[in-house]
Amino acid sequence: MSENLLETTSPLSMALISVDIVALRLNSGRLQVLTSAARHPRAKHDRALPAGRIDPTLDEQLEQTARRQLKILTQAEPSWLEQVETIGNSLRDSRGWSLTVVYFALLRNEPELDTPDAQWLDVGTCCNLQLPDLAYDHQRLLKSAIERLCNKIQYTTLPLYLLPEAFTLADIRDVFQGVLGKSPPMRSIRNRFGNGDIVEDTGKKRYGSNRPASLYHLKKGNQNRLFNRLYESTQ
Amino acid sequence: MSENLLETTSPLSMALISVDIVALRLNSGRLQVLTSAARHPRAKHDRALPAGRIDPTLDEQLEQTARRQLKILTQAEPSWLEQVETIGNSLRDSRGWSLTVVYFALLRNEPELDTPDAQWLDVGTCCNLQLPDLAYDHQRLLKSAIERLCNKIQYTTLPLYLLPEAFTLADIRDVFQGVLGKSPPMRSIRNRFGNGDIVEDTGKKRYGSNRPASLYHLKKGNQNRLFNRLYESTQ
DNA sequence: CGAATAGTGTCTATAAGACAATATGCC
DNA sequence: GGCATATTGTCTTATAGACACTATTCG
Repeated sequence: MSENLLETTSPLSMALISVDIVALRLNSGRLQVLTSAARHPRAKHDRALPAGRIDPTLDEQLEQTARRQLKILTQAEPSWLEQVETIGNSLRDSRGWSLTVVYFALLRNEPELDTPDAQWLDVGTCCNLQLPDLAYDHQRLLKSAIERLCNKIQYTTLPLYLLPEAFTLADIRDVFQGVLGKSPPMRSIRNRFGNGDIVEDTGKKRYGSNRPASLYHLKKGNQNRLFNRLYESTQ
Repeated sequence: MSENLLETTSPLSMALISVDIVALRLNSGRLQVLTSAARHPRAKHDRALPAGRIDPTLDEQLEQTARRQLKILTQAEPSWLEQVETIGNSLRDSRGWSLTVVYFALLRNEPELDTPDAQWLDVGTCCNLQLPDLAYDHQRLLKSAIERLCNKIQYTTLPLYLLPEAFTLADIRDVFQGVLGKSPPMRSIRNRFGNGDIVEDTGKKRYGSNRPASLYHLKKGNQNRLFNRLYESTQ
């Protein structure tokens, strides 16, 4: 990439833009972030968040840029995608003013859909972050996306987007455990998720060396829902 | 401004960037948005949100761009400033891909600090939006910023940022009334705001034709605080 | 049967909401 | 005193949390 793009434009109007994605999944109870090889040869670390540029021939909306980048690393569709923040400053990139729109994605654990460049790295839990070294300022972006997840998981149905199609109510507890490092009591999880119109009993069971657990799936037409209390045992 | 900036750059890296600000205040119980004259001659409407471009000689951070734009219209410092979203697409601007970072500001009512270009327009309440016509897609941006306010007002200390230095607890109710069109009962407002470590009794009173009300101010070192329940009477 | 996990019953704690009762200024 | 609004008291409701108890499978 040319190192002097900025010189060719009015400094008041344009800047280098990239879209970075913090894609998280839960794998065997561990929260993980999707990374790709850092492309910049001078990067301090060799893994980075998936990132890319707007392609005006392909992208009509910013979100499409994010989805396209994600698709390079995994065929899986994100079960959740939202913007986190936009960071712009003159320090981030040596070429001058640059601007990064950060997206936050949740994926179900489907490793068979990943391309070879994809690597998932453990990030620890909210209580005990153990962030991998990432190129550029990506560790910081990762941190704020995880913070967003840790907040929203407590008053929305987001935990369900980290689970496979069919799941048990105890699986929801494990999402909390994996993300936050602690979980509300099963009683509270049942009260919140087990009733009402969020999930539906499939009638099937998951069998183990114990009493089998009912399998649920999201009710159709399910939207992300807000609850009006936080779990306090997880604060 | 040149109409063909984009032709001079790699289409993959750069886009037109602007920073738009939705600045809200409460004036005599009415929620109002700050507007300036729309600069583009072909704009359909003649008022627009305060907006501008990054100035690399003045702005190190994106937020500074927002603060600088705001200062053009009012000398008042925003009591609250946060990013709402970044909108990017190829349709918004006829010149091609453009990107807008939208900020959301709260100001105390201090009309004497405004410059002549500043005009505050009523926006109605959350229950009953009556948005003014604004140039470009600014009405849509206004709408999502107001939505953000309507949500956050219910579980944070944001209502306090729309009030003057000294205020009564009934003033907080009036903030809810002005923003949402309805308010939680005074009992609940007192429980939430009157106790604890959020506000402090100044010892002074506001006198009227009735029992005087205690005046409070924010406790020093006050941070925006989250509560762990929403008001339900305002849903 | 015992181990293990699923699921229920029930009591407590917290904060919102309803609403009555009281307080304190001005006229 | 009478009006108006501030402030307090108290009861109800909703949901989280603690924790004991019951249920159901496997081995």
